[in-house]
Amino acid sequence: MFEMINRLQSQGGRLTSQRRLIFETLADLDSHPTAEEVYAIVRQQDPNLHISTVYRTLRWLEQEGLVSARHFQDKRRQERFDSSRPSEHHHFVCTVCQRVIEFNSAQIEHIKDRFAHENGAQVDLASVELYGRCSECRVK
Amino acid sequence: MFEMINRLQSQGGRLTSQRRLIFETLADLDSHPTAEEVYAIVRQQDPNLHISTVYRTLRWLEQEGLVSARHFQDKRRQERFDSSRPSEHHHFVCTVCQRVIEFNSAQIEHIKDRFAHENGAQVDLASVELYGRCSECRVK
DNA sequence: AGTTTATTGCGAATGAATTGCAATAAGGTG
DNA sequence: CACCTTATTGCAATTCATTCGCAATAAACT
Repeated sequence: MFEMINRLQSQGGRLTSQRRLIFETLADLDSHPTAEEVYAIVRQQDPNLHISTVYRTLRWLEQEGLVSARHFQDKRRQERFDSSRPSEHHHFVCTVCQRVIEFNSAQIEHIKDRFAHENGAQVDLASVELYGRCSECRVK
Repeated sequence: MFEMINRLQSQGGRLTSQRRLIFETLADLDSHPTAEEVYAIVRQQDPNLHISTVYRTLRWLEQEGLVSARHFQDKRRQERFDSSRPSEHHHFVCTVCQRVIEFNSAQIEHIKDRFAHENGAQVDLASVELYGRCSECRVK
């Protein structure tokens, strides 16, 4: 939040009630909602808030590195957003309940290094997605 | 190709010239084209072939497991297709030239097992994407 | 309080993918 | 081979997700 205010001020931006609400909503939620889902929540507080404002705010936060946006390989076509620091982290997606769990992995560094070495490439970023059934949804 | 003909016949499907062309085009190409890109190529052979036929054929092949479709985390919003061997494989995407390079990794099994174990989940599939600059595009 | 201009709400536009439907043509059948 | 049946096609219209143009609004500065 402070971070967001700083970014805004350092570039002549304005802290509107809409921006505050959208950002707080996303930060409180620890899921990976779509823009529509964020919209459904914020509009309960502010029924005039338009979905284009949700998109615009989310994009702006993304550019500032305060939010990240991604598509998963599931059949949902919408992008999902989350407010975690853009440090590299990975995702498990439950194919039953759609829940997303974040995780970290030191091992991925080896995969990156190995690929870079074998292909003469420069690898900047890795993204790992695991798909399966979470502890709730698995068949026991 | 034989595989495709078998699948078709075993379910009363028909091998049309359009399907043959689309499938062969994708199989020959060893890139990960979008539906539009496939369309641009096949229409040179058959100018009447409509893009909806490309989508329908690609989706059908996908369901049959003969082709896989995916979104990458780059700013292209279109889905990309490839005639995949059935084994799990991963992708490197060059953020400069958009080239996609496939690779395999035994290490990813450890990541899957570890997550499954720590979270009580069942992990069915992993997808690793690396982003960076390929050997052509890197700054040397 | 008044001014400036970034931001909003709204509707219309865009881009990607899907769908309904009448016309066409695979691939059996007699 | 000529004839059926119906899966598949081409096309246009539709849907879904996201973006954009613009006049009205309201932050934040004077």
